[in-house]
Amino acid sequence: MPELPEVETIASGVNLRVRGERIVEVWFGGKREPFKMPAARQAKGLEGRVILEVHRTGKHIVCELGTADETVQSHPSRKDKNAARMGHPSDGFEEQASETAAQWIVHLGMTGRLLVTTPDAPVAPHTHARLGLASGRELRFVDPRRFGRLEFRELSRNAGFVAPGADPLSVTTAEFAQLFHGRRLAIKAALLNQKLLSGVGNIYADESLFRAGIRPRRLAGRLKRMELEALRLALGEVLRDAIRLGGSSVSDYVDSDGMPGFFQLEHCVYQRTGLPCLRCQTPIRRIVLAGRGTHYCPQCQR
DNA sequence: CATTTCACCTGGTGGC
DNA sequence: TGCCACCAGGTGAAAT
Repeated sequence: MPELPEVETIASGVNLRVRGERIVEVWFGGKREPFKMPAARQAKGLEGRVILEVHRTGKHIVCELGTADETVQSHPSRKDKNAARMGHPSDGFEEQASETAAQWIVHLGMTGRLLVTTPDAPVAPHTHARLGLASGRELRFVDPRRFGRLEFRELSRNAGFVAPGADPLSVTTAEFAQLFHGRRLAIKAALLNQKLLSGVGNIYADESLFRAGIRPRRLAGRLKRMELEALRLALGEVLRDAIRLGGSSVSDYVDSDGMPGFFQLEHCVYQRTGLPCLRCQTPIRRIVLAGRGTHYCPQCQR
């Protein structure tokens, strides 16, 4: 389901709804442990903590958690040596983040959802985690295919979560070119590599290559400077447009409030196989590249 | 080392 | 209706 725009929409929605809330009850379900860490250990760590802030890094949702016994407006008495860290968006939250004692990191995989619900809302099939909040509402993690990952980090023992790749919304021209320099793989495959850029997935790789007029099979290291810059700008544009429209709801994506996004209406190539190109009427072509369905216009993309 | 393929899961869709 | 093949927003281990 989720690439950068969808994860951004969910994270900001969850942040608006649960920021400042205390976790009073934790429930994990399912027979197996589909996560990065035993459910019991996560539950123990989460219980009683205040959610200070929820934000996105790459495709990960990071919930910044206070210490279990602190109040929402606690003063910085229990300073944590490792707590001053990178990876925080500069939104003026540093003062409070420096006392953050833990993180809950959510990766949605293909079909994961993070929902804020009322306590009486019916529990959807494949609900794997429910965090009961002081207000009575619940934060629920639902994931049919179970490709998603949940991880709890004690910040006194670990560094804060940092995305492995560059941020596609703020990467500079020079950094962007450097990422692909000398690489002998298809540009589409390179865009999907999270160690290079964090947050680009199948939809936005195809859509940005269309906007930049570049064929997905072109080798990353052979792109000209002009083409790389066109791609960087196209990628930024398409991601920002998609965030503005709440992401793409292709089959069942919904935000933290259960609402769909609308960027699927703006797709030029993704899942438009055989349909006429919106610019030149040539039928859109589908190939498999890096194991993923890949869509492009053979006329507009060279 | 860099690059490619495939397994991990469940569910929806379309052909026969 | 049923059965089956194929497809799906991602990722990392294994193979090449």
